[in-house]
Amino acid sequence: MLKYDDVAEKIEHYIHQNQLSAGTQLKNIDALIHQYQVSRSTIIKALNKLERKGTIYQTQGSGIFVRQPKKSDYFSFIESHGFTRDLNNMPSTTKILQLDIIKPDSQLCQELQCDPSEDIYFIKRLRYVDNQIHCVEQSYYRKKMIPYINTEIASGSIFTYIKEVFNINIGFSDKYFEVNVLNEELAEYLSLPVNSPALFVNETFYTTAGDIFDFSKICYHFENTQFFLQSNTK
Amino acid sequence: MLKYDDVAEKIEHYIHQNQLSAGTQLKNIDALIHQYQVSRSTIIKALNKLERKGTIYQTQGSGIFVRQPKKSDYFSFIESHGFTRDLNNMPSTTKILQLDIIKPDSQLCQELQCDPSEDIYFIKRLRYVDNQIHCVEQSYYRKKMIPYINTEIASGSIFTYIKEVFNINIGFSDKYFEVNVLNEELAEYLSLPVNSPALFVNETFYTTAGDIFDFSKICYHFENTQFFLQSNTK
DNA sequence: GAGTGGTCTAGACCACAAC
DNA sequence: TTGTGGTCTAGACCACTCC
Repeated sequence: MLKYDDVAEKIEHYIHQNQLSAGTQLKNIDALIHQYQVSRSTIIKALNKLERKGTIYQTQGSGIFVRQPKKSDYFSFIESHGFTRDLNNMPSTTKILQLDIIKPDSQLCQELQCDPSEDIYFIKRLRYVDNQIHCVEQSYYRKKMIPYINTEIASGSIFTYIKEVFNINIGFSDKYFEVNVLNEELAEYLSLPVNSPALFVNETFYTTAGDIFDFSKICYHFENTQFFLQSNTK
Repeated sequence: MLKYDDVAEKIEHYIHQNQLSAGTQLKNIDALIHQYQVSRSTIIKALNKLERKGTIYQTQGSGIFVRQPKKSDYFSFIESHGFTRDLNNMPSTTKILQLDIIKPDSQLCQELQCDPSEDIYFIKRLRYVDNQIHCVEQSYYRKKMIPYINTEIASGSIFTYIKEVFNINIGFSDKYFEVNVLNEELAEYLSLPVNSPALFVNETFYTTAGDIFDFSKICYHFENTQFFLQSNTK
C-alpha cells in the first residue's frame, strides 16, 4: 500500500464520514503531516490526487476545501467502461448478444493496430443499470493478448477478469464521441424508435505498456443515461 | 516561469519538432536530469503533467514513450469552453444573439448559488468554427463578480477578459451532459430540423477560490462537432 | 542482474490570500 | 505581517521490466 494512496483514502473517508459540505475547510498541511506521520511531499501528493479526483480543491495562500460531490444518477464519463466499480451502488446486469472469434477488416486492423490474420474476440453486449437499458456495447479484444473469453466471463467485468487472470493492466484510453440517430438494429436493442438520438463512443484501450488490447463502440440510451465530468485547471 | 512547466514544454516541443511517432522511447530520467539541469522530482513532475495531458506514457521498469496524438477535427471535451486557445488553429467566430442583465429565477439561483436579488449577465451566443455552426451557448455570469460585459467583449473570449481585467482565475468546473432532440428555438439557431439530435451540456465554473462565477448551457450541432477525451488510470 | 520509473524523506525557500 | 499552499532540491530506497 502506497503511503499517499493510504492518506488520500483516509482524508476522503473523513470527509464522507463527517458529511462535510462543499466549501468546508480542512486542516492545513502541517497539521495533516502531524496527523498522518508522513512527509510534506506525501501529503501534497495525496491532496493533489484528491484534487484531480474532484474531492477537494486547494487555494494557495488560503487553504484546502471540500468540493461539491456529483449529483447521483449521473455516470462518470471517464470511468464509464470500468463499469462495475463506481456506479452509485446501482445494480447492473449484462446480456450477451453475441460472442465470436473473427478476423478483423481493414478498418478494425487500424483501430487495433493489428495484423489481418490475428484472431479477434467480438463481443456484443446489452448493459442494464438499475433495471433500465443503459447501452449497447460492441467490443473487439485481441486474442493474442486475451487468449480466452466465454459468455460467463463476458457477463461480468471483462476488465477485472483480464487484470486478474492475465495480469494485463489498463494504462490509458482514447475516447472519440459524437451524437447521431439510431439505425434499426441499435434502436431495437435499446427498445427505442428508429432515429432516436444517441451518444456514440469509440474507445481504444491501451495496457500500461502502451499496447492496444481492446477497441469498443458503445451506444448509449439517451433517456436512461446522463453523464458527469469534473475538470481542473491544475 | 515554473521549472517543471518549462521542462514539460521543452519536452513536448522536442516531440513535436522531431515528429516522434507513438511508441517512440524518450531518454531516461537520469539523462533528462542532466539535459535540463533540474532535480529528479522536477523531471518527474514535468513528466506526470505530460502524461495527464496525454502527450506521453510512462511504464515503470521500461521507459517513457510518446503517446498517439488526437485526431484533428475533434474537439477536446475538457477544454471546449476555453475555446479560443486550443482549437487546431481553426478560425472561430461568435455571433451575439442576446446580452441582458436579468434577475435569476429559483433554479438559476441554485445553479449559481446566489441571491434572487443579484444582477446576472445573460449572454446567448452562436459559435462558429471553420465557418460551420458549432454550438449555441447560454451563459449566466454573476455581475457581482464580473461587473461589466458588453457585446464587443462577449464577441471574444469572455474567460480571457475576466482573467486579464478582473484577475479572476478559473479553478475547476462541473459538467453535466445528456443527449436529446432540438426544440424549435435551438433548431433554428443551429439551422437544423426540429427534433434533430444534439448534445446538451450544463457546466458550472468555479474560481480558484471556489466561488461560482458562471453557469452555462451549451447545445452542440451534431453534424459539425465530434469530441475527444483522453483518460489515464494514473 | 542491469536498467528504468516510482516513492518517500527533510528541509529550504517562494507565492499568494486574508487580515 | 502571518498563515497558507506550492516549488525545488539531493539523495536513499523500492518496484517493475526485460534480457
